[in-house]
Amino acid sequence: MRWSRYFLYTLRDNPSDAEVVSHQLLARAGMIDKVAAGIYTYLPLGWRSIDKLSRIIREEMNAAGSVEVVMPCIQPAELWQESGRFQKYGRELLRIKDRHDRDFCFGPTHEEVITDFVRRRVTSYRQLPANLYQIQTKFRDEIRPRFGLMRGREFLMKDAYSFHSSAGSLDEAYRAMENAYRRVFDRCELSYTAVEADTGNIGGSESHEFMVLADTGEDAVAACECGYGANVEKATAGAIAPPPPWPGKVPAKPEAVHTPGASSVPDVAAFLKLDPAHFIKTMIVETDREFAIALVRGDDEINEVKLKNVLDATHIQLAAESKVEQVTGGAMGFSGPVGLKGIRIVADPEVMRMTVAAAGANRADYHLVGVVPGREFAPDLVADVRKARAGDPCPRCGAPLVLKRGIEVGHIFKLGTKYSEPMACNFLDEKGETHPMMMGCYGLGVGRTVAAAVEQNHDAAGIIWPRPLAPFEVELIALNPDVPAVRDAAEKLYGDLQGAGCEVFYDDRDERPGVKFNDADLVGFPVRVVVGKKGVEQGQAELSLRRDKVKVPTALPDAVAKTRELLSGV
RNA sequence: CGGGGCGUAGCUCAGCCUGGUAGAGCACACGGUUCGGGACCGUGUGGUCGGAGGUUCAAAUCCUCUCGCCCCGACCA
Repeated sequence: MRWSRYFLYTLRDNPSDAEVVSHQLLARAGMIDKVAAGIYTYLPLGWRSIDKLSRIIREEMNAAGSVEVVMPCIQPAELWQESGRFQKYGRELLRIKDRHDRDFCFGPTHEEVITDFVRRRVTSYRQLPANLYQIQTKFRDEIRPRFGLMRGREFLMKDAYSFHSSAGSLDEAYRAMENAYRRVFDRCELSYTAVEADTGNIGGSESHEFMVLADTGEDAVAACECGYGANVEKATAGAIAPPPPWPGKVPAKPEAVHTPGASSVPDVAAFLKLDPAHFIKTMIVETDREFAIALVRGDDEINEVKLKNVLDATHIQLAAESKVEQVTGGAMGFSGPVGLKGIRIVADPEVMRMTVAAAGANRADYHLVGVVPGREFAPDLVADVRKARAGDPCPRCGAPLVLKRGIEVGHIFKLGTKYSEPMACNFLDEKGETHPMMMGCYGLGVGRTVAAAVEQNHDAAGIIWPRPLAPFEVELIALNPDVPAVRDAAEKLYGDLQGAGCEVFYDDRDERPGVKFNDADLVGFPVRVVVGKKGVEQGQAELSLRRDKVKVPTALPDAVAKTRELLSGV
């Protein structure tokens, strides 16, 4: 492709709204263009990267036994009402009315549509398993889209769904998908990790996320060298170190101590000359079904996702001040588990391991010292609801956990019968009995993966594409196209490289050398071939890798072979 | 939805506080000199200052409303 006939306009300045490097570089390299918040045009160069990734995904999905379909992006509301998600999904679901005032939505995901058509065609265990995928535009009306392709509202996703007559069959597909994802990300040359994950709104039993490690990642993962890895929303830990010894005598029964104005754990701890780990931190939450109390050790934080799950809630938030007073009878900031009635109490196991503790007294400016878990209060539920911290012992091997940031590029779920049951997606087994199908679903963010690749592969000058995702493989620069010898040599090389099967982008523009070099660095194709006046006089072109920029003078007749050699090495 | 900020030329921004003929750099067009790391000189094109209303002799500037965008928080396959 000749630059002069292509549609590529690079930007000298970063767009003012681009915060992260992948957004800045994709915009400056002329790959994407913002149309509205979280909505982008893929310009020709950007689409080539997307297309390359899509091909890799198709190859691996096909190889793993999935079959491609395309479902509509506009979906009738009835299907969503049937699964119960038309109400539950919230404002993230973009609702649309047609001219007849009928309800539709722009699909944020496709469980409903696929479950609907599978149930109308598959009725026997003999037809199972089935595994279908698509690469499709989704729309999620995010509260806050940001970071360019990393978190758009409209975005490209590969989503696959599998249907099974048994848990074993589902497990088999799940592993096959996991392996397919590993192959996709391996082929993209990304540094990633697969971690255990919460299932969120999609629901289901088992779930893994594929995280590309990057400082700008929006998710935190806890990882251990033994191979354990989990989203912090999900991460557990082995037993953590007990609090330091209780200073002084342990009271025989709890004493109410006046702690004026001190309500945060560190403040009260300092006031009472205790360690934060001696406290029971008490949070009152409001879910879609009840008020509840959550207890963690004073130096821990509540993990709201875990708490939401153990409370079997779909929505959770901290209770407002007035509600706290209503529920505990005391002031906000002085809540404690002792004496509370008519409300469920969830205690973290680490709380129950405390031999003695201090806690709020449910009375303004008072704390109870000498609270013994199990004696002064009995939790309705003991469950892990604490946030894992860096340095916590790994739940598998006990070594200290490390927290890293990651970009979620893939997420696979075992859905079980979450959708097949309400939507009556059933099959007959060999005995003629009816069962809902077991389902799995497997998402992979296409645009996000390209953005993640840029996050992981760039320098101050621009993108450094991994070859499999590079829009073109070779950038050929004619430095002085007005000099006949240079133009002729460059034209010949252009033809020869194309003839040799290289994807060449030929900068034939009438621009100064500096402009061409800087643009080449910015768009970041793996191999650069420069044809200039001095070189041509000596019968040479100059080859270099974008990655290390080491210049390799090469005789013109050898340039094609050398280019291919360099390409095979990246 | 809560808190903060920004909308002025295709892009990045100044001007606004303290009202008085709409600016710079880049980009673009033309001429000339340049040409292996974002050239220089000259000439030029380009803006209903996001929109509506108000105050005023006079509004990019002050006030009100509104739309859009960005950041932090809560939220999130």
